[in-house]
Amino acid sequence: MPRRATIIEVAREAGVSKTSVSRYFSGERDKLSPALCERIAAAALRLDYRPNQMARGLKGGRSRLIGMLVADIRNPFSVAVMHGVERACRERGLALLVCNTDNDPELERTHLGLMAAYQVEGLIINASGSPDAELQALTDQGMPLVLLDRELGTVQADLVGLDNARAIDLALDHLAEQGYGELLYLSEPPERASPRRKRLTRFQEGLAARRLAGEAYTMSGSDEEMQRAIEAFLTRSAHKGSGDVPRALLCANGAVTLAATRAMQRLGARLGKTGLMGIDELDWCALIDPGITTLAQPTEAIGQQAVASLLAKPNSQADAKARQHRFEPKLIARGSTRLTG
Amino acid sequence: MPRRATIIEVAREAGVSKTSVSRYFSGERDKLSPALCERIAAAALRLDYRPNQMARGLKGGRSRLIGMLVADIRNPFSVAVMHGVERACRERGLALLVCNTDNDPELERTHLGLMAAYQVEGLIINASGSPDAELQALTDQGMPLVLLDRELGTVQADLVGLDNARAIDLALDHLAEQGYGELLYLSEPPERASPRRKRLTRFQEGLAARRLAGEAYTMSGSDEEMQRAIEAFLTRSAHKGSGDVPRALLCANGAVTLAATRAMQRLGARLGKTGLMGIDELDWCALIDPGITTLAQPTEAIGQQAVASLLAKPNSQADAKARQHRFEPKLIARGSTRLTG
DNA sequence: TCGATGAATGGGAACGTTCCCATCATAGGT
DNA sequence: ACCTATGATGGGAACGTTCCCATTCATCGA
Repeated sequence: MPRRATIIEVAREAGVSKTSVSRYFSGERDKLSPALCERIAAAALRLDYRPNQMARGLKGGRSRLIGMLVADIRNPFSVAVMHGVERACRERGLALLVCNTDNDPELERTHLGLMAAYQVEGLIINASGSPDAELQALTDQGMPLVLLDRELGTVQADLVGLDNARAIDLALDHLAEQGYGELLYLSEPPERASPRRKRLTRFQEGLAARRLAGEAYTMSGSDEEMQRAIEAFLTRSAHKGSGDVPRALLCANGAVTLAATRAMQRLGARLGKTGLMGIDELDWCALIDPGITTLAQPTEAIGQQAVASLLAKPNSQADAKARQHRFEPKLIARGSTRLTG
Repeated sequence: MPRRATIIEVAREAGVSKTSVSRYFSGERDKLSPALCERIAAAALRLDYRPNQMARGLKGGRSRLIGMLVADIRNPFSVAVMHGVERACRERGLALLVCNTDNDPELERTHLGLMAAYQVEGLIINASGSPDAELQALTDQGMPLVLLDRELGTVQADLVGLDNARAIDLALDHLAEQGYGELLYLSEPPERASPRRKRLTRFQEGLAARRLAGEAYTMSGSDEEMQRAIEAFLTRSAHKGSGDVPRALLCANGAVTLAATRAMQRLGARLGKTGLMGIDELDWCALIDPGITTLAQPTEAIGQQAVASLLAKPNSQADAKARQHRFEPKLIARGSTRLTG
């Protein structure tokens, strides 16, 4: 079983020093004479040589590895962003080490340690818990950090994600415009994840200005529970003073949209007559009968920006302030928010 | 900015040799006296020491890294399997390096080289092209290899995936049982991916025994093209000798199911009256009106088995024959294959 | 009592790179 | 012609770990 060739063997084969070979493969070819380059290239090809990244990482700390911590890898949004991250890494010659925490803070801590052990050059984090201490320790050691989607209490790091306020505003405007007057906002428990909090409060703040009535429901438990909440919202008598105003559901993310759609079907509610709208565009939103209106996140752009932010070293210390990159959602209007009345 | 502590510093802090510290962290604690263990543990804790995986990987080749090459990371099936792989790795203290090839054979070759450069200890491959030569080179160097879902011409390696024959048989039985007599099999181009070929031929072989009429359509181009094919299938006159037999569509995988569902909606065909069934269970299959019947793959199990196979060293040379682990799909019957007529 | 056995520990070389520094031409300014 | 800058090249130490071997010391059978 042939072992992989080393830099020394290439050097011998080419009749040059290992330093020159190292230079050749570290992108310093311009420092070498064309003749040397050619001989090295030939020798490397003959021996099928590839630099050993482990050894590289050991010496200069240049592991060329980026770590990405994903809270839930089965969430299509996360995967879409990951696709962008992966692409951006590839363009820069970086490899991506992905860890999934399954929303388990304990696992998150473990994986954070793991990535550090692999000397990743940067970390993109879609947090599940609040590993503030661990992250602070890492940044203190000079590890570049970017937060994805979710902010984290005390950690001073760039953040890339959706412009949540804008998203809620767009949603409220659209729903109001379409004639819905009473809204039910559906969300997963907001305590942990900052975007959920942000969206929820913006929802509540945004009602008055648009003369909308609304309330929020946090789905803590089962689908059935949420179904009951929706039923209560839909069947109870109208708010005082208003006639029977059309009602609509606003879903905080893709998972909620899925659950809400399921509930609506079980209740036999007609989409459109009862409005339904969600943040996150999914494969099937166009397929459910009149189509479900969504706010699509520019996932690819978010992923690319995450890597860009990671690699943009702040040039001055004063410049090291945490930046935020907020992306605009795109409204995809469909039948679920059309009162065909 | 404090640098990460090294093994030498821990050794000094604990007043022992670096060898002992190394032993402590390499799971050879039983070779050390309890007193030593205790001192090392304390020192490591004080300095917040973590072994540097790069250095580890360099010395003994023990990178503790598993590489996974995914043809299309946005395919929910791939992600679900990846979830299983990731979990299995975690349980064994392995980290996972994931690369997405976006179905680009060129990129696949690049990434294969990348993973080799990181000294991964094993490779799980969901191939997009046919990197036979590269893979053969790797196996020759003793790299454990497992093929996921897709076979690869000449490469001698274990394979983990669905029992495709069984899946098609189940589908045909179900459709026949439900009263459908003429079938249209929809698939993406089969030349590249072995499961597509296998499913297609099994479909064709299986028709006669069940007295079914059937044909296959390969969607090479646009959605519209496929829509026309479906329309032609649904509207043309019945086969000679038979009356007007109920017709059904069978989709080779999740992506096809999505496209077919879209087409059916555009054609205004009622699901159930026209049968629809697909391989791969997806979030939304229960949501489309009468529900779409699917064959669910045990993705988690497949992922776990992939890692298990990878790590199971063949004990004898004769034992090194390529093994196949074929998993049973599970039928999830819904309205789309119910003739409510 | 003595060498053999074995367990606990430590010293040092290797792993494959990068990078600092030294060397050696060659050219340019005086 | 000499001294210095400049550019190409090579030698060797480091990076943090593992692993082979050596050492020490106690135990044990004869």
